[in-house]
Amino acid sequence: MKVSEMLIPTLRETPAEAEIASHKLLLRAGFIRKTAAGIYTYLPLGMRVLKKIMNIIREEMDRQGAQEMLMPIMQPAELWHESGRWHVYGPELMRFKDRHNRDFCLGPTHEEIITALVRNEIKSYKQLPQLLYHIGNKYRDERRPRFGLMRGREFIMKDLYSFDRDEEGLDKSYQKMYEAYTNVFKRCGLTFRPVEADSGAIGGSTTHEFMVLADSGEATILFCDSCNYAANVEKVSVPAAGADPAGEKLEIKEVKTPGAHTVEQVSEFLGVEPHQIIKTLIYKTDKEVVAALVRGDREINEVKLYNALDCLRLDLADAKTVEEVSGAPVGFAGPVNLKDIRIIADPEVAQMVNAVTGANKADTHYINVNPGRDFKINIVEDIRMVTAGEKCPNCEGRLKEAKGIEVGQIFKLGTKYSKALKATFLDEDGKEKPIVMGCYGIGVGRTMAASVEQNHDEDGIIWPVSIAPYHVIVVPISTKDEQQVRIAEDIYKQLLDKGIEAVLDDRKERPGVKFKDADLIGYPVRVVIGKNAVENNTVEIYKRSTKETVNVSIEEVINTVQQLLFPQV
RNA sequence: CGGGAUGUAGCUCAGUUUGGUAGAGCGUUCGGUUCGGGACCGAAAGGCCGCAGGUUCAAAUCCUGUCAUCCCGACCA
Repeated sequence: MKVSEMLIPTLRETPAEAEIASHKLLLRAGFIRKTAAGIYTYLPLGMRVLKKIMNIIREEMDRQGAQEMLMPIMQPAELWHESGRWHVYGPELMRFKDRHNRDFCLGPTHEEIITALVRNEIKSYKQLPQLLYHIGNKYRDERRPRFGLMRGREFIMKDLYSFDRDEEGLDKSYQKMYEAYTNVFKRCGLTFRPVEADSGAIGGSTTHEFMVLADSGEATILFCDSCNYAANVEKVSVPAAGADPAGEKLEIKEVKTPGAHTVEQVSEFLGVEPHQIIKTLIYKTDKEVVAALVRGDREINEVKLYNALDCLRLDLADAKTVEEVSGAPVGFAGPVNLKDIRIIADPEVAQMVNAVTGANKADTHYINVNPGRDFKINIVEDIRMVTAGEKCPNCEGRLKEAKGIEVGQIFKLGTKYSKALKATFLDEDGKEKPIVMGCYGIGVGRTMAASVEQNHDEDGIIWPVSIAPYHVIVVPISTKDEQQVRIAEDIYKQLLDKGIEAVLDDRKERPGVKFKDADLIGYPVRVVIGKNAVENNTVEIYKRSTKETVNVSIEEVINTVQQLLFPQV
């Protein structure tokens, strides 16, 4: 297509709203425009990239025997009541009513829809297994949409659901998807890493997240420097080190600590190390108020805490609640003589000797506190955040930290939804059983943004060939020079004939403008036709990723471009 | 949802402290000169100063409310 006839509204300056590279560049290069917070319109170039990513996904899903379908965005509340998630999901679920006052939601995911479908259509083990997917818009009323395409309220997602007779079948489906995902992200030219993850509110057991490594990523992953262990920090669990050989348990004593309510202040005031302090955090769940204890030098891992408490909601308690249960201002709560709430402690805390804790009294702490003797722990469970530098749970290596963008996640769901929605089948033995399910998502728009995060420089985007909106831009230097124009058009047509996706920059702009735009948009290859083409039969071929230029004769252009784009051919 | 900030031309921003009726650069249109890395000269179009109230002879500017957007945190298949 001719650039003069295309809608590619590039911007010289970065819109003030954008913060990270992908957001800035996708806006500047004319791929997306914001419609509302967290809601974007994909312009023609953006749509082309999306289609490329979606087609790669389709090919890899289909290769594993999956079948594409299309499910509704608008979903009736009754299905969500059946699964129980109408209440569980909370305000993130976009809800609305139709004219008859019936409740609906905009689907954030499609377990309910597909499980309801499958329960009606699949009756026998003979119809299993099935891999069904679709690509469509999803809605989540994020508290805080941000970073452009990274965290939107409306986003495009591929979600696939597997249906098997048993766990063994599920393992196979899961393995297929693991492979498919690896292929998808490889083909998209991304540097990524599958990591173990927490299964979160969706339920289920085994799960991996596919993380694109990028500093702007919102997720923190820990990986081992000597084995292949890698996991989301939320999931990482290392055994508590052995107890200090610390000796005798001393007598508990109350000390004044005026104004010291953070671990740092207390440790400074009393001259003790943070790891000798027990940090007491009061949490509120939908059922109860609990005290969570971790060592003073550790942070709480709320995902672990949430899982350990078996609740639907978990929030740090407000100051009022803290004062009610502890009888002291925030900062002086401690497990000793705490009002009758449950106490959950990290294993590290359980083995502490002569620790320091809040005394549930303003400006007061206890020293020489010993768990078991001075207070009772109801639950001992790993609830702390593991940090870089700690020992790998699988080997003797050390953990390192990296930031990642979660572009895909695969789950073994088991029978949670099939039981809730009564999706059963008759097995060979004549018994009715719930279908064993898995679900597998890829954020399509997020994959596009992640690619830009990983592939850009100060001049703009550097698309991998596989997902570039076009392969080549042909640029005649002077649109007044008829010979240049003729040569450019000729090369452009030849490229199209070879199946190479080319555009012709026929705009009456100065060369600098065209070059800047081409770099910004990120065409992998640029062919420049200038005086040399007319006088010496030579054109210039520029590779965006390396900024290298080669001069070749007009006859060699097509071949050279093909080699640059598809080196294996 | 807590904390912070910002809404003035298509984009980036000045003007708000000290009220006096709207500005710059870029972009757009027209004419001309240019033409290998975001040219230059000249002319022009384009704004209910987020919205609604209030104070005032007079409000982009002061006050109140409201909406939107962004950042940090919390949260998040």
